[in-house]
Amino acid sequence: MRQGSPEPVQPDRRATIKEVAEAAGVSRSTASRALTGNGYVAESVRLRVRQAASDLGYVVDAMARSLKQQSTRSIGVLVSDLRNEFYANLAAGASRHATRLGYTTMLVDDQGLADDELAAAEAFVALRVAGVVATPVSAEATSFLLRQRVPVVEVDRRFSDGACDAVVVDNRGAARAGTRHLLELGHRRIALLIDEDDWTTGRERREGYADALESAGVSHDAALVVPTGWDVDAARDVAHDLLGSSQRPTAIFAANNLLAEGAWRAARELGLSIPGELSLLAFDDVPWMSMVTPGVTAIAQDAAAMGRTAVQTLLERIADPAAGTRTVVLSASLKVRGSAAAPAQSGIPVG
Amino acid sequence: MRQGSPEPVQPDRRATIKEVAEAAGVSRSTASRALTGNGYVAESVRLRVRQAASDLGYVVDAMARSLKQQSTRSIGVLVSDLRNEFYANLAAGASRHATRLGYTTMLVDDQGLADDELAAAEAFVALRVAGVVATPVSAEATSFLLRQRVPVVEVDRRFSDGACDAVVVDNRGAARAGTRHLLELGHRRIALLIDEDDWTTGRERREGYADALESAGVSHDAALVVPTGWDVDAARDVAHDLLGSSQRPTAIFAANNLLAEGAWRAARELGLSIPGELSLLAFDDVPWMSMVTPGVTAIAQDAAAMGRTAVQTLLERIADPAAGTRTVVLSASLKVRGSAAAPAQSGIPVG
DNA sequence: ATCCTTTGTGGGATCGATGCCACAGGAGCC
DNA sequence: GGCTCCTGTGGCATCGATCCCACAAAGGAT
Repeated sequence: MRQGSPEPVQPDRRATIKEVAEAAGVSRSTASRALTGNGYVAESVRLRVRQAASDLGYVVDAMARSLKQQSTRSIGVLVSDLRNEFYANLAAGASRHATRLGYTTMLVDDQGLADDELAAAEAFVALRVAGVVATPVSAEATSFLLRQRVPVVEVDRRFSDGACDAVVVDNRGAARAGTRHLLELGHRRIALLIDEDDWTTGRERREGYADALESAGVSHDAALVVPTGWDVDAARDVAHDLLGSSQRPTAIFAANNLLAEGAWRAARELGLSIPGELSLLAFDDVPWMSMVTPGVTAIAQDAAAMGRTAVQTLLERIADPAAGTRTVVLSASLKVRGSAAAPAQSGIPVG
Repeated sequence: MRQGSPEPVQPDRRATIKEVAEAAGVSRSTASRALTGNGYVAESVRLRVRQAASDLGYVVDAMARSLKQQSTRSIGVLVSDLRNEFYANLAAGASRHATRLGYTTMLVDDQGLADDELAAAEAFVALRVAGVVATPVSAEATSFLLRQRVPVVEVDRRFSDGACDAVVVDNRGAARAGTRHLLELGHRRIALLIDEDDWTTGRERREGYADALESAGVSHDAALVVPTGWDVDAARDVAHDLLGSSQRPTAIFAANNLLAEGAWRAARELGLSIPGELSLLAFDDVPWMSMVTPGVTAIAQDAAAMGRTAVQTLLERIADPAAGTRTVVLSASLKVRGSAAAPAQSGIPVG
């Protein structure tokens, strides 16, 4: 048998504070005070307890602590699709900020499904999270959480206007500015590819588009507001039809990065040159847009900042549950690249 | 005053099982059995308890349950950078699979920092997660978790060979196949851009590259194995220098998607045509590679499948802690696009 | 009639950490 | 000496859910 090995045999069970207290020759109360720093402990005792904890590999049981304290240091983050870079960046921003502030993140990807979202909300309540940041897909999860007295910050879009805090971008203003950019280049037939307008994001982007057309005195052709499905392939199919039609638009404004990808692929398949035969503008800037030639002119939102801000707002709300709800509106900026240019002269129908 | 409103006033505190039991006129034990389904309960009583729980908006306290049962239904997932699509997809695959199997995911983005990684591991232990899936950045976190008797699955790369389960791709074989592809096209001066070779990923990819050169009887020029930094800009700078040199390679093999992006940007800045003047091969396939023209020939790994497999492996390990550790090796496939072609005749130095 | 099994219910200990409270000793002050 | 104040420590109840165990009633077998 080896002698004098300083490596202690790993016990089956994890050490508890009771064992730490015994090893240090003090009571559980004193051990707790020594480790948490709450209350009086003599310096020598504090060191002895810390040493004992370290020797035993003691790690506090957050379950027991939370149960006693009736609060946790963790928040829930709920996004629609981690594979989409927008949500991934948002989640990264939220998670990093939460970590920095001493909170643990429970992350759920609800795949855009209301059922999964509600199930996640229930799991968050069961885990007694201090609050939730969500990109909601329905009003149900938020209202359930609020009924359960769990603070919620809706981010990117709103479903529970006024009932909780929110962090969004100025969708309407940004869409207006983007559309105006296309109008100023000379476009008159501008199609809007949009996945939905039940959510505030879609609705406000459509409104911004309409605002700009109206300000410019361009008549609003309902056929140019084209509903797409939810993914790249659906958008590509729709764009394919649109661009193959006789009254083809001279520009497409895609309401998010997936729709822009679909439009881009459709244009390439049809052999349409960008920006020669078609201008393209995207809402939401993702890396491929600066890799392709020409680059895609895009409205950039800082998703990581949205995540950070949402967490910040959530923690302020937790600190002051009674304060009035607020909506933080971040700005988005137009990144002009090469995909939007003046339309070919011959192609402009007289509006 | 409104009468007959069925909406109960929301209490300040959340309902406990004791209150549910009182409302249903049974004991706590019976209420617990009725809600969890463990043990005998008369059908009528079960319904009454369920109804009472629903009326009170009761949601079980996972903290209290876990404390009593000494186990949780949550796992920790630790990745290096959620903003990188590879990790985001991996996390999405892991998280979705965990959710489907009834587990909650605690996700931490450690920013590739060993300190953050260790802090996350401690948080996981405090929260008593059932196990951890990690893309490790050092051996410390894993060994800490294993000392604490927390099952770990290392994914993408290995630091604790044999000490825990792992899910990786066949880096060496895939890199060999990719390099062979370039050799078969006629390239002899093939540069390898690589961020590190302390990790198994980098080391194995370099070995695969060397294997292929050796098999083809091509001498191994150490100057062609080029260390880069960790991000796109660092890789771009390095590629810039490399491509501006007199003995410029005819092909670049970038060991991951960030390095490929750097190489691509550098080539464009220098006005080098791909594949005319430079062939490019990437390890790891991300969306922009199929958007640009020509598309980037890439070795595709299914990151979501890696995440799923890691979670699956973890849960099997939890079910059978005594079983021998295993390493699951997934295959990667070469996606041939247009960025790799035969080198210009004039440019081939005689090997 | 007695015993066993099955179904059903409640009492109470338990998980681990915290924090209130009581208490003890010493310092400082009148 | 008696008083307060400060420092330091331990006992014990507590958080909410679970589950072992005791017990009871009903039905069936012998």
